[in-house]
Parts: sequence; C-alpha cells; structure tokens
Amino acid sequence: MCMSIIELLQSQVVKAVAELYQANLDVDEVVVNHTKKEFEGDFTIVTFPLAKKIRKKPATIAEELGKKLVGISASVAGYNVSGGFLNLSLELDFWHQTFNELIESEYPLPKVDRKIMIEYSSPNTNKPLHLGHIRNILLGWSCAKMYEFIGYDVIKTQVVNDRGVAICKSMLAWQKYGNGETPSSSNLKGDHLIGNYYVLFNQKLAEEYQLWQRTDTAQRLYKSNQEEHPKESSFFKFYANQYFNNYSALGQEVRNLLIQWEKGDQATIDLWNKMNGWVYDGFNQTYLKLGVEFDVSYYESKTYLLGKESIVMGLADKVFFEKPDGSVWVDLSDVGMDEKILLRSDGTSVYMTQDIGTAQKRYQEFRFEKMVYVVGDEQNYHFSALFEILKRLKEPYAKDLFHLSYGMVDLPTGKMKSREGTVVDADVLIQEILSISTRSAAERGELEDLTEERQNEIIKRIALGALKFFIIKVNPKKRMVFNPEESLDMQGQTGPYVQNAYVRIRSILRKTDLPKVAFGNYQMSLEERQLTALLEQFVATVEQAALAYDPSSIANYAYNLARSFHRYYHEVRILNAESEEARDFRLILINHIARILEKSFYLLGIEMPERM
RNA sequence: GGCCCCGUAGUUCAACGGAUAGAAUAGCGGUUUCCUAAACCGUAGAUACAGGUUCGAUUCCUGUCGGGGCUACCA
Repeated sequence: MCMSIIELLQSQVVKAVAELYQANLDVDEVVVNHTKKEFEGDFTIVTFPLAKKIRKKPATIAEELGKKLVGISASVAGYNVSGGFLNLSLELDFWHQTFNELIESEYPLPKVDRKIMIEYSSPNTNKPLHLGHIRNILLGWSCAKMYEFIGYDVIKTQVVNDRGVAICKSMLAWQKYGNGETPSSSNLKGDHLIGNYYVLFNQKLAEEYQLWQRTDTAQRLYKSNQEEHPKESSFFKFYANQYFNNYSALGQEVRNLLIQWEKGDQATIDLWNKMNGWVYDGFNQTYLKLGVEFDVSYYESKTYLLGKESIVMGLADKVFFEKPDGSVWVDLSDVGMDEKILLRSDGTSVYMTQDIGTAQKRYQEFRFEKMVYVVGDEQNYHFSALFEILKRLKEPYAKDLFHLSYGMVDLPTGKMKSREGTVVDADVLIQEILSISTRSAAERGELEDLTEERQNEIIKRIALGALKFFIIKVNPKKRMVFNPEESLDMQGQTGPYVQNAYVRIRSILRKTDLPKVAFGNYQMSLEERQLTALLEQFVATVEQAALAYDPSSIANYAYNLARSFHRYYHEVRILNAESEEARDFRLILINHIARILEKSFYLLGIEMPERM
C-alpha cells in the first residue's frame, strides 16, 4: 500500500517549504487535518507551528504555501486561506485514483514476521465469569485481531488460577454440604455450581465468625485494640483475615485441604480435578458464546512452582536480598515503589514469583517480540513491579512486556461487589440481551421468511453486536459505567446501528450484479469524496489502534462510517440512480463500505448479519 | 500517610496542543406511494474550580475540591 493522503500532503508541504523558504521540516511537524465542514476544501494545513521557523505571519505562509502547492503538486487543485489555516482542495482525478486503489487493496496486510503473545483472560476457578471479565476478553480478542491484521503472528493465551485457598473453599463446601450435587443433577453450568459453593462457604464462615465474636477470646482481642478500632463492627471487619488464619475451624479445614493438595493426596486431587473440570466446561461455554478462543492455556497448578530458581540466582547477584527470617525481597524504592516479597520465610512462592517464572516459560516457548497482559488497572502496581524485576534480572524480553491496563466496569448504582451480590454475571447478561434481541426481531418481522436456525443466528449476531460494541467503544484506559438497560439499546451509537448500515448495503447488492468498472465519465460528488476519504483512513486507523492497543478507535471509526453511509443512503438513489455511471459507481462504493464495516467489526470480534 | 488514575450536555461516550468542543441517548418538532424507519432531518443543552505555559489549552504544569485504585509472608 502506498502512502496515505495525509502522508502525501505532509511530504509535499515539506518539499514546498524547502523550496520556498530554504527551511528543513520534518514530516511530523506538518499538521494536516480534515477540513471542517464549515470551510471549503478537503484537507487543512495548520501553519501556526511553521511561523517561528519561517519568521512570517501564519496567514502569509498559508497563502504562499497554497500557491506553491498548486504549482508543484499534481493532486492539489486549489486552496483558500482562513487565518493560519490553509484549506486545500484536491483534484477530482486524484480522488478517482485513490478510490480505485482502495477497492483493489487487500486485507489483512502482508505478514511482517513478528510474534506477539496476548494474555487476555485469567479466571479463577471458584466462580463464573462476570462483566469485568467480558471487557477484559473483548479487549484482548480485539487486540489479537488487530495485530493479525497488521501482519503479526499472534499467540492468544489465558492463565487459569486453578489452585489455592479459593478453590479449596469451594471444594470444602461441596464436600460438607453438597450431597454429591453435579452439574447434570442440578442442571447448572459447572462454573455456576462451583460459584454457589464458594458463596455458601463464605456464608458458613460468616456465621461461624459471628458466633466466635461473642467468645471471651474475641472480646479480649477487641478490647485490646479498642484505641484503633473504637467500633466493635469495624474491628471485626478488620480482623476477619486473622480470624480465618488463626481461629476458624473452617479455615483450618481449608488449609488442611490445601496441604493435602500440595502433597498430591489422591482423593483431594481427584476431587479437585472433578470440580475444575466442571468449571472448565462452564467457561468454555461462555467463551464459545462470546466467540473467543485461546491458542495455549497456562494453569497455575502447573506454574506455581516456577520462578524460584530465578529468585535464588537473583539473590546471588544481589538483585534481591534476604531478611533475617529467611524471606526474600526486592527493594524497588529507588524507582518509587516499595519492597516486594518474592519468597516467604518458609520458602514458598507468591504471585509475583509465579509471574516471573511464567514469563520466562512463555519466552522460552514462543520467543515473542511482544507480550501483552490484558489485566485491570487495579493491578498497575503489580505489573510495574513485575516488569522492573524482570529488567533487573536482565531478561532479554523485559522491555517488550506491556500491561494493557483497562478501567473497571461500574454499574449505575456504583461498584460491582461480589460480597453484595451486585456482580453482573456474564451468562445471565448474554441471555438477557438474547431475549431482548429476539423480542425486537419478532416485532419488526423482517426475518419471518427465514428458517428458525437462520433467524437465531442473526438474532445472536445482533444481540452480541450490541453488547460488545457498547463495551468496546469506550477507551480501554477509562473506567466505564455499564447500564444494563442502555447496553441493550439498538438505536443510535450502537452495534446494531452499524450492522444496519451493512444490512442495507447487502440488501441492495442482492438485487443486482456488481459492475466491473467504477468510473465512466462519472464525477464524484462532495459527499462521495468524503466517504472515500473516510474509507482511505481505515488502514491508518487500524495501525494506530493496534499500536495503542485501543480497539475503541476502530469502534468509533466504524460508527462514523456507518453514519456517513446512512446519510448518503437517504440523499441519493443507488439502484435507480440518475445515470448508469452513477449507479455503477455507487454500487462499487457501497460494496466497499460494506467490506470495511465488516472488516472493522471483525477486528472488534463482532459478526455482521446479512439481514435484520 | 505515601504513590497512581479520573472529573466534558440530565445521562453514556468522542476530540495527534489547532478553527465555532463532536456524537448518542433522554426532551421537543418533523420525514415512509422511493434500494430495510434498528434510519434520516431540525431544535435545545457541557470542558469541576483558580492560576500558569503557549499565537492557540478539554489536552501540558501548579494548587483546590470531588471520585476511584494500589500500598499483605492474598491472588
């Protein structure tokens, strides 16, 4: 693909400035915008930044530059000046040529022989996926698609937190209170079943804690801490973890189970395997509904011992230090962080240790050039520390790690809190939007002549299109509010709006054959030039979005393109155009619009329906 | 306490330091003998506050106020 229009103009301005003023300019110094609709022209050069270098008034520069560009550039037809803004109009031939190149372009872009690994899911096996996971998954999936588009080899991965205290809690609760319940006996998805036992465990623990709080031991503890925690309730809230570790009978049982697991006790391992198997069945169903998959999965149960050798080596190299009790730490205070623990005094590893080991394992296995962790911004500090530690260990890939940190998803009522039961479950949410989509499809009645199977496929695409677009249109870095009702909207700035533009085009194209040639003597209108300019931006938009790990810009691009199309569609007739040439051109134009809309949505993980 | 992030129409989101801050939704008013009205057109409405840097600030800097996160021998 040759250079974009903006790049072309930038280079021409550089040339013109060199000839006019003998001044050297970098292409990046040339600001080129699309001309605002209030002004005449296609593109606008901002001349304020040039004023200092050239030592003339911006308006004068604009005037002289405009004249020069018309002279030296075959693509610039005319110009006008408004203050420091030079508005350029491009030759019609140039537009026609651009258009012809566009419709022949091929996507994805050629392979570049670079490898990127993207971790975009890291579920715990003690509860089902929720709305936060959905944002995580959609972001990561879209990044994978964007990088494939720009020619990378992409390895999609997840890390499953399948061991530890949390899963033992579910196991224990199931053992004690489950009566052998299974997904099939209860007709529950496995992840939901396990989630129920996790909740049940916490209920039982809370009851146990309540009773204990009335004992003499508890009251003594409270009294001796009364200065810091004057209120009894706040003291016991503060003390919950210590209670679990030091007094709770249930806590003791959980720890015993964990020890059995670590010893490899067969009965415990069997139970663990059985329950995790149920959870994976559940997760896989949810992943399937969301249309995502992984090339490789890592399991904490297999990686939790990794990383220890590195700690020992780092200790020898004085990257880390040992405290008198035998625990190993790294001091990151010179880069504005704290001391972080890497090995407990009993020699066992922590989360950070595993992450070090897992990074090494992945690099050995895949030799990636980039590794992206899609993880919520609550873990910013953890990843800063992890990357810094790997740098100090002189890992060759340390500089190629990136934490795609996304903002939490809030509800209109505030934060999602599992303790308060305000978490939006992924499966429930998908089910809800499917029923809304089904209902509105029935009301509209457009699909009645299709088989039920095809209807359901279309309904699914619309429903998931609405949900996914709603989430992915927001800049990943920003915290977002998820209003369940609005997310199911299908009008305005939504997935179905964009899908509708595609469907309208497909409907027209079904009625006729695509012409072979775009232009006879046809001359593009202003609106058609603007659509062409928008289409021309597609590749640059995707490239920028990929480099910035920001799918939301593609969502906004697709929406803008759809909006321009909808307006165009109302203004011109296509099948009954005023001339054969207009008809041919427009058919090819809208065909390309449909193609780009479809591509854009593919990059967002959203499928297009043929009808709706 | 320390460190980090965020404050844009009633609401949800946009805006490489560039022209009169864009959309959507909710409100009000229109458009269908015409290719899918999940559409289109019109109307009204916002940069938390105070300074600073700049030809130019929603964007960069400082302070104030407000919201959030992190700061475990948890993951």
